[in-house]
Amino acid sequence: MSVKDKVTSLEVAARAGVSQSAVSRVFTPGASASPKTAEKVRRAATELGYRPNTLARAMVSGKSRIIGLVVAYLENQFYPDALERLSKALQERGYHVLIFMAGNARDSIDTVMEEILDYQVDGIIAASVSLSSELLARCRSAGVPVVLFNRSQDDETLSAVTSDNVAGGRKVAEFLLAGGHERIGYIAGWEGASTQRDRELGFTQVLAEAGRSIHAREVGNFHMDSATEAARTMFSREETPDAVFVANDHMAFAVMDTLRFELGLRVPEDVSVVGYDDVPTSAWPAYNLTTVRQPANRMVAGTVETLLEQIENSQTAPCRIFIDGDLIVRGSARIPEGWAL
Amino acid sequence: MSVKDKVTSLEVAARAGVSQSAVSRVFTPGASASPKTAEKVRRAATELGYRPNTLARAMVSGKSRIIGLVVAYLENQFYPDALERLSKALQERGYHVLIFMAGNARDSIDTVMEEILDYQVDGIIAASVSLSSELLARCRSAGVPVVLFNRSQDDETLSAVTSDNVAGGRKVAEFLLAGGHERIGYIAGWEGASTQRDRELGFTQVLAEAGRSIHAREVGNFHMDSATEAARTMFSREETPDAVFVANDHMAFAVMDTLRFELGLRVPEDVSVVGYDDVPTSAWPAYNLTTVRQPANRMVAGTVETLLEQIENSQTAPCRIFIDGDLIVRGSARIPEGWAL
DNA sequence: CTGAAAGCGCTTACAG
DNA sequence: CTGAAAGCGCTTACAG
Repeated sequence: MSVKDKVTSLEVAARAGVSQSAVSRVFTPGASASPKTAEKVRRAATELGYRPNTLARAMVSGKSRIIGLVVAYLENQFYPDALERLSKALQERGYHVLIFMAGNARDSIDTVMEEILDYQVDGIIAASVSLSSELLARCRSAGVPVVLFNRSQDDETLSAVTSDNVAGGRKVAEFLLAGGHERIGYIAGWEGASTQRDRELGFTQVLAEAGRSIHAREVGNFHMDSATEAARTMFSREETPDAVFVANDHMAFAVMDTLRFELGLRVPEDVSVVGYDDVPTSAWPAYNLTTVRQPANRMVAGTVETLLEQIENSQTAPCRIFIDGDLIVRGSARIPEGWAL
Repeated sequence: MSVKDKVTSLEVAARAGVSQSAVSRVFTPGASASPKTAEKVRRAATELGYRPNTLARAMVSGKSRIIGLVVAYLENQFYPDALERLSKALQERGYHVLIFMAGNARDSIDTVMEEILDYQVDGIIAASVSLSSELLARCRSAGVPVVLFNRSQDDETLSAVTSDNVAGGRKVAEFLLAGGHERIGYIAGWEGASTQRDRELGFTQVLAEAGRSIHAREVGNFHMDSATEAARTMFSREETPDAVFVANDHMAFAVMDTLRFELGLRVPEDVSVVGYDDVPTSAWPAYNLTTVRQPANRMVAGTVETLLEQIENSQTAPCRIFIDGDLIVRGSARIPEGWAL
C-alpha cells in the first residue's frame, strides 16, 4: 500500500544502468542523449512510475513554471472567462496558474504580492488591480515580470493589455448620437480604474465634438448594488435620460433590471442602455445588451505572449497592448437607421 | 537595479551573527528561538528584504502548501463563486490554489492530474469532474488526499462534499405538486454526474409517491445550448408541460429565455420553472428563479476542513459531507397557497 | 536555545 | 554522448 513512495531520478538511473545526469537529460527537452540511453531510461521510468519533481527542478533551474494571477473578484463574468482562457493558454505552454484573491482591504494586495513572490513565480498577471510602485520595485528586483490585464498604469517597467477603451467609449457615443438621443446619461465604474477613465474620456470627447455633454452622471463602482442605486438616483429626477451608457456589462444588467422591474421603464423604448465588455450574459435574450466587445481571446493571447516573452528572454522590454473592440449592436438600445444589427 | 538578487537565509544568518538554523527557526512557527535571537534575525531579514523561499522549504519539508484544483469550466457561475471562496479560505490557512482546467477531451483529465502530482501538491480538490480509479490509485500512492466538490463517486478512499441532492429534488417535486401542476417536465443535466442522478431520483420519488410521474423528459447536459434545444423539443409537442424542473440554474436561464422570447410563453403564468444551485443570477429580477440553494459557503468550508484535516493528519479517514439546501421560492413558478415567498 | 552537518530531488557546468 | 561532483535554499535530526 504505502504512503509516499516517490520514485527519484537516482532510482531510475540505477534501474536503467545509467547516471542520474542521463536520466535528467532524457527528461529535459533539447538535451543530448543517445536514442539507446533515452530508450532505457524511459522504460525504467515507466516501470517505476517515475515523473520528475517539478519543485526540485524549479529550485535548481530557477524556473518554477508557475504564473501568479492576482484577481480581485470573480463576480463579473468577464474575469472567470478570462481566467479560464488564461489558464488553458498557459497550460498549453507548460505553465500553471497559482491564484491569489486580493480582497478589498488596503494592505491585502501587498500581502498577497509578497506571498506570490515567495512561491518563486516566473511571472505575474494582475487582473483589475493596481500595484503600488514599491510593489513593482520588489518584483523588478526579484526579476519577475508583471503584466496588467484589463488595466493600465503609468509605469514603464510593466506591460499592460487592455482593449482600446477610449476608442470604445467613442463608439458608444457615436452610436447613441446617431440614434437621436437627447439626454444621455453615464454610469461610471470605480474612478480609480483606467478602464473607467478611458471609457468616459472617449465617450465625452465625441459628445463634446458634437456640442453635447453628459446629461446626468452617477458612479456605480463596477458593483451591481451601487449601479442599482445609481440608476434609481439618475431616474428619480426630472428630465430623465433617454439613453444611458453603463461603464461595464455587469453593472448594465443591474441597471436594466432596475429600469424595467422597479421603475417600470421599457428598454429600449423609453431608455436605451449600452454596456461594455460583451460578457456571455449580454447575448442572453433577457438582456440582449448592446455593448463594446472586449475580445477576451485576443486579450489573453496578448497577455500570455508578452509575459512568456519577458520570462524567456529577460532582455525584452515591457509593452502596452491595445486591442480594438467592436461595438456589438443588440436590442437594448434604439438602433439608428443604417446601422446593421 | 539588478535582476535576481535573491537574499538567502545564509546571508541573513551572517548579518545577524547567528547560524542558518537559527534563521530557519525564527521563520518556522513553533520552533524554538530565544527572543534575543529572533530579534536579531528579524532585523537582519527586514534590512536585507529576506523572505523564505517557499519552494526550497517545500522540497525539504515535503509540504508544498499548494492545493491543486481541477475544474472543467467556469461558465456556470456556481464554479467561479466556489473558486473564489475556496481560494480565500485556503489563503487564510496558508495554502494556495494551483489551477488546472480539465478540457472535455477523454484523456485530458488524466494528463492534467499527472501534472498536478508533479507539482507535489499537498491535496487535490476536484470540482465537477470524475476521476478514474487508476488516477485515484496514483494519488493514494503519492499520499495526496483528494476531495470531490459538488460530485460524489463510489470510492471509499476519497472524500466528497455535495448538497443533499436527493432531498433537494424531493423539495422541488413537493413544491410543484403543491402548486397544482398537472404536467411536470424535467430537463436533465449530464447523465454521468451524480448531482444529476440524485436530483432526478429525489424528484421522481416524490412524484411516484403521489402516484404521478414525469410528463416529459429531455437532456440538457448542463449546457445552455443543449438546454435550449431540450426546451424547444419539450414544448413543441402536444400537451406541453405546465411546469419544468431544470437540473441546474445555468440551464434554467436558457430554458426561461427560450420559453419567453422564442416560444412566447409566460413564466410563471403558462409555465413554472424551477432550477437548482441558487447562483447569484437567479436572484436578478429578470429571472427571479425559484431554486434549491446549494450553500456555497458551507460546501466550501466543509471541503477545506476535510482536506486540511487529511493533509495535516494522515490517519484521518475520508468522509462524505452532505449539506442541506433550502428551496428558495421566487417568482418563476406559481406559488402554492401557504408557501411563504 | 543553538550550530554543524546532512540531505530534499533535481540540473548543470566540467571533464572525458 | 556520458558521468562525477557541486549546488539550488532550505529544514531537521543530532549533539552540545
